[in-house]
Amino acid sequence: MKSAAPAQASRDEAAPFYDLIELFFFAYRDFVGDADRLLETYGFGRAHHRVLHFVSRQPGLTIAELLDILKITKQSLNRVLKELVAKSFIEARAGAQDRRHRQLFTTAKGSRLARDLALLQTKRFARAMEGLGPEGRERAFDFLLAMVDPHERGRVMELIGMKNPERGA
Amino acid sequence: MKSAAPAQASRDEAAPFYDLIELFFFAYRDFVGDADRLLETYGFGRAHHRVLHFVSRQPGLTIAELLDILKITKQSLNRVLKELVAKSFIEARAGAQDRRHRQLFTTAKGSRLARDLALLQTKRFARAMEGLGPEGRERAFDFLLAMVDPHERGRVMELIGMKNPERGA
DNA sequence: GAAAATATGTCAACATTGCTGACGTAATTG
DNA sequence: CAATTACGTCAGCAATGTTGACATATTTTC
Repeated sequence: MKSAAPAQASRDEAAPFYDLIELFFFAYRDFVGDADRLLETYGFGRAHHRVLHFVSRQPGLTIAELLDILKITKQSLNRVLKELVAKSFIEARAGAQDRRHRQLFTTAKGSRLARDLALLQTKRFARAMEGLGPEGRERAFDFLLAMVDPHERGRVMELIGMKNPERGA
Repeated sequence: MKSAAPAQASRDEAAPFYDLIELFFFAYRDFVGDADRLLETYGFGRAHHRVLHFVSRQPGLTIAELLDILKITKQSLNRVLKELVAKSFIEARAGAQDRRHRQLFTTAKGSRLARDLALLQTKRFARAMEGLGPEGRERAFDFLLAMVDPHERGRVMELIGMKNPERGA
């Protein structure tokens, strides 16, 4: 009676994917754990990592753009950004065109740490790929992208450099 | 001069997998975001979710076992567990054999919420699978498992019910 | 050029969820 | 009965998120 569908009502009665849910949880925990351990030696946390990462990936980023990526408040960002600047991992300069903007750049020290962190996490991906055959990387890419909110995918694709932001073209 | 390896030294000079690193970050954020919104309506956070989830999955779990899964301190656990019990989402009974143990069970209300949360997250997986072909689920499983620390995989496999804990066999 | 809007910084207070350390109590074990 | 085990609890601290209010510099607009 409930519904006309005998097999499964769009997934309301079907069994949850407990395995994937739990695997995603453990996989992500181990993934960030790699970075956590290195960050600790600098007195930094995950929040610092995220800021350092995106600044290193997009030198010249402004505060507003960074806030938009991280989706936190300026107060939260400022707390960690201040430390990163104080410890000379990041530099802020007045915007080239609009001097109200602050453009963020990693210093040599900051670039090094950002790269080391990325390489740590890359190592985990690389080890995972070894057990997954030659197409593992593409499949991981496709799976992860498919897990992102559909209306966020465009922005994410731009971020990771897979899409031209339609500038001059 | 740097090293003898011209192609790439085990991945020390190779380009980091920035795309996967960032995709994993955004995918996981959206994944937990689904649950966050529902939890908020109950005044619960992610910590409550994890406790409710594992108790619902393994009724009769003891405090020590739960601590071992979550890898947090008993004080952290107790804080959220106390609320879940107070609000009647979880029940704690003295252990059957050893009365020092507390065995945890979800109430009807707790089971319902746990299932709703799992279904929300399952929906995201299911939508992702639609774009990935028939083998998407297995590939996602394999990828996620491969991302887990190798020495943790056995435990995780048991948790998700893919491995007999070698009891009577 | 004065006024309004924009980009950012900062202060204060609070919530969630980790942590450590110390101590208490009930139940079991030796 | 003493020691161990399993758990609960109190107190305090840290990281990182939040709101709200207000200051300052710069650019835009009328």
